[in-house]
Amino acid sequence: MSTKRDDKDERKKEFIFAAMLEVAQKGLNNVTIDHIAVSAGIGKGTVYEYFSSKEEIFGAAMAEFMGQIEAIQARKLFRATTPPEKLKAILDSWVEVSETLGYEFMKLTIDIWAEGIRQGNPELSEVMNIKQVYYEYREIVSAIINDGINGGIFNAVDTKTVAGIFLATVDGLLIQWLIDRESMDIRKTADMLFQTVMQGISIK
Amino acid sequence: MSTKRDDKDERKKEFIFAAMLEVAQKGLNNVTIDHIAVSAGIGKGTVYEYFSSKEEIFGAAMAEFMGQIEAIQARKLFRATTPPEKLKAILDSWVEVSETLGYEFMKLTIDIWAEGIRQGNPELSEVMNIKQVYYEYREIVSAIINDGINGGIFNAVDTKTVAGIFLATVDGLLIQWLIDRESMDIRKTADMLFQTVMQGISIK
Amino acid sequence: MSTKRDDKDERKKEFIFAAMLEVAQKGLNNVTIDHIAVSAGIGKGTVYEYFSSKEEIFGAAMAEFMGQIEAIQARKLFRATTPPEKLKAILDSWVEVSETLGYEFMKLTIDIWAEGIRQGNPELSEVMNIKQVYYEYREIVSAIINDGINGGIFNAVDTKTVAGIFLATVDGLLIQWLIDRESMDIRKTADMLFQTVMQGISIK
Amino acid sequence: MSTKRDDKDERKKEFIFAAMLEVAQKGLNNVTIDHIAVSAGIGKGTVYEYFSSKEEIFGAAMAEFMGQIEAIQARKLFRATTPPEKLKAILDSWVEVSETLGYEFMKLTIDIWAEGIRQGNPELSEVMNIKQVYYEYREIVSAIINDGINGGIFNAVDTKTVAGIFLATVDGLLIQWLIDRESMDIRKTADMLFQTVMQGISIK
DNA sequence: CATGAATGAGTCTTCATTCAT
DNA sequence: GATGAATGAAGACTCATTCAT
Repeated sequence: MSTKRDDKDERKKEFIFAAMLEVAQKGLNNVTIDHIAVSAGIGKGTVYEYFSSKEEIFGAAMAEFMGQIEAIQARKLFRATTPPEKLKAILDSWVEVSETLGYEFMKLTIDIWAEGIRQGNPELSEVMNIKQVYYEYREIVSAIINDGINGGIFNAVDTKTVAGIFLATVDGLLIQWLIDRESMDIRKTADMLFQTVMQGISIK
Repeated sequence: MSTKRDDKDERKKEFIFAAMLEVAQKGLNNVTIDHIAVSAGIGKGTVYEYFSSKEEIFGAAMAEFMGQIEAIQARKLFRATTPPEKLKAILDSWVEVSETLGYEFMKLTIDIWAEGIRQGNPELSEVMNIKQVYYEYREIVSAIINDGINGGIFNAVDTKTVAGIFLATVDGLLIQWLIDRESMDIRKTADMLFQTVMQGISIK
Repeated sequence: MSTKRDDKDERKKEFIFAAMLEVAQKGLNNVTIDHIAVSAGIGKGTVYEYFSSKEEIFGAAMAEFMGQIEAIQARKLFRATTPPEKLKAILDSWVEVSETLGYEFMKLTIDIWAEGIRQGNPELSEVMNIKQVYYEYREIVSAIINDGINGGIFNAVDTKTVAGIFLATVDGLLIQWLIDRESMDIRKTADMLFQTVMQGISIK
Repeated sequence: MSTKRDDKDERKKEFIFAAMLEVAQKGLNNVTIDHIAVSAGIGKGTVYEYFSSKEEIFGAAMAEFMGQIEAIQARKLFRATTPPEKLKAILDSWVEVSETLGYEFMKLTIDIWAEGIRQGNPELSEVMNIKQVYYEYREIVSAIINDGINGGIFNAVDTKTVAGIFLATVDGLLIQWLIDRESMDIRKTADMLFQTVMQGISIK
């Protein structure tokens, strides 16, 4: 049985999806409340029943986007045990994220980067500090590489720097795909990237 | 002797620089013609003596930005002879671009990506097709790798894919730097990145 | 025993009180139906069970306010017998009104004046014609003064004009008090005002 | 010869007049920028060339209104020498203000009172603190009465209270006139008011 | 030529009113 | 009968663009 509370949450969720799609397609600054409302099938005024400002909508949309990504990644990482498997899992999780969420949604990434770099939006900075997110990613990857070194499978590289490189390649791949997805096979490229990095840091 | 034509060009150039800086700092959509005009030291109305629309201004600003990058890169690449040297030169050229143009200007990159991905702007698409730019880059790197394979220094890898990886690492590095330049040494990271990739594709 | 009808009237009354207070505090145009409903403890939609529009609410609130004032005045005037006593009673009744209803409620007066002057609101004009109210007040005071003249205690003044003056002093006192109640003792001022006016019109 | 500066000031002034009239007629809260712009014969956007917000417009309009009143009063008071003359001058100055500015403009007074009582508008509080204005008026009248007492023409009354009464009657008269100007002769009433007060406080 | 004053289309946001439950 | 979710008309404000000087 559905309660009113559930209904409201449901509608809010639907609206957030509409917002995500609109923002992904047109960019954070080219989207109007009106557009989103129409695409969500509700009246303009109704938007303000769920959110108190445009900024709040965007915050919610981005948080939802990040949340979905994290959920997919958590599933992937769960099964990985050895350091190489874990690194592969991180890489693959992004491939899966792209495939699961789809190209149209993934375009949101560019706005997330733009916000992270510009930081002009307090509302967004609040729900999601990109610097912090990147820092945490780097820590996780660093720890995995360190485990590999201690386990005698990776060379004694500078873990922080290598972690940075690893994550950079992931982002770089994403950009390439976003700009021109026809001209690349993301899965094949990711596999080769993994081999390359492994060869670069593994003990022969 | 300076002609009127020169004066006009000079003014236009100064305005484009002002536009570049404003856009880089605030983002394409948060910049007003008025702001740029003031910061360029001319009247708002005068802007329309040089450009016929806001879009055209941004097109010119981005073209100028890309042109500066190309100029720096051309100097670097000129001296490189062997395939590894050439790849290193491409990577280093980006480090030098970052250092030469500086953080504030480099933020323009995010808008270039956004435009490239969104392609909602016909005016910009006309002066600068990012897909095309990436395609050409990939061709150049592919050719270099191919030379390396033919010369017996690189393994017989899938050149297009490896070229994509190589360029992805460059972009990825740039993003990391743009998001949090304090927490990374771009030159050191680039060096290690190069070593890693080389180990991955070089014949032992 | 309370009937349904009584309950409804009760609710309506409570709502009107809430409306009075809200309007008095924030002003006619800065009050929302929602605010009043919340402060009255009922749902926004329920308001329209009792009133058909915002204007009607304000009409009812103002009528209620005027009614309360009249009730207080009627009690006062009831005991007065001689013309001077009657005039004093009118003056005192306003002091008592201020003290009984309190500052927060009395601020409604400014909106009543504003409406009376502007008369842009047909709904309000209908339930309460301020011109008419003032006209009647003037008639009453005129009659009292006339009685005094006929009784040989007041000079043969222009009764209508003096009545106007008398009422003007009452309003003026109220304004002073509304604007800056800390810097005046309304009772003391009223007493002195009465003496002054009496000296002005009484036969020595 | 008119300079640009003069032209701009001129236009601004004209706009302020239009704003004053609109506000006086419809009330502070029922006036839209659009209305004022149309009535001033300029475009909506142009308004923001002269003022940065609606509040600023109202602040300017009220300051202008108060300024005009002060100018008229200053002229009147200039010639008065004895205390009774001075009090008469103050009273007459208000009559002249009403006649000079006219009924339509004088309605602004009600909004000034409302603002003074509600004080919800920081922009307006800044340009004109009504409490302060009333305080100063009271000081001036007090001093005049005190002079009269010292000069042996007025009884030893409580000057502050009498000053309050005097000013209250002025305001009260204004309200009566604003609410129903047909039913009173403001000049005749003011004259009688003055006689009454004089009889009340003058030594026989 | 250069300018900035003028403009109105476009955007966010509020809120009285309606209506399905 | 009571409710609050939904709505769109209305209003403040921004800014690219035009144009008279």
